Amino acid sequence: MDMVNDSEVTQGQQTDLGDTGQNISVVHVAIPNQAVQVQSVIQPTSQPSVIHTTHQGNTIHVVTEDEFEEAEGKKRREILNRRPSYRKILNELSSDTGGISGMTKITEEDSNSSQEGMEAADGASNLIVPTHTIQIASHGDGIPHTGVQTLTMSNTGLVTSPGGATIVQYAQGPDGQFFIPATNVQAYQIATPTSLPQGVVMTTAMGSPQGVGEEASRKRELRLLKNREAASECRRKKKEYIKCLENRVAVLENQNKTLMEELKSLKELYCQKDA
DNA sequence: CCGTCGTGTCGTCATAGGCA
DNA sequence: TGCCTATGACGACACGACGG
Repeated sequence: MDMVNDSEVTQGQQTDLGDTGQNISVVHVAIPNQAVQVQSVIQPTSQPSVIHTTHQGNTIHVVTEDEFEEAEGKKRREILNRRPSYRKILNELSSDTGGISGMTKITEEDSNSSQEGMEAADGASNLIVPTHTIQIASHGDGIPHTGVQTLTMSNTGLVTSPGGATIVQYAQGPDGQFFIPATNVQAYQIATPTSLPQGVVMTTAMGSPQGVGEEASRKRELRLLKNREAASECRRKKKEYIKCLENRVAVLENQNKTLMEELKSLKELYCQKDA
């Protein structure tokens, strides 16, 4: 295992350099709030097209694919036991990557309101209705992030109000990549309904066996409803997280490209000087 | 046209983890 | 400690692509 010293690095970068078309490998280093620097590097070998790096303190560990897989297998099993929430991961990501332009921190309100924010940012059909569940009905293409979208809402008890929290907004570029602009974030806040959704009636029909049965059934219905919505929200956050990662990949690839070019020109300069 | 396959979405269950 | 929430896992279903 090679050791590469550096100042600050982001968490466990995985860098696929297989398609660089060049015979060297570069470690990605994203330094929060600073220009990106690559201090290290350069493996003049044709072999490991995939290099994985992790870091401990101020040290980056560069491992081969095999080493990585071995370690990752153990880690994955641990992860399967319990992963941190996507909100946590996103927040860690965004705090890690202050250097990456446009990464916006997600707050509790943010994750609740992203759909509305995206909707508002689209500038199309802002249909905000007091609501409980939120669905994005995409028009035509089935992709909820493009085209005109309508917020279809049902039930009662939810308050939407402009102003307040910032939300993470993704814009899909023409090349299919997603970006999170730091500016141009819309703000809507959704309060979790404190009242029961329509159709769920609070009863206290205790006392008779039938009443107990009804109560249990009602509780189950309520639990299922809440869980249904929680699952939906969770999936939305998961997608958000994935898009965030995709965005991160795009940024890092861009940085990598720039650094490669810089390295190339510096090499040329050095060779000229030497000659 | 029909069967198959891959993919996406949704509802539900189980459970870890947070909180009062 | 019990309740609640978030999320992984799983099955069911829908839908489009593709080949025969």
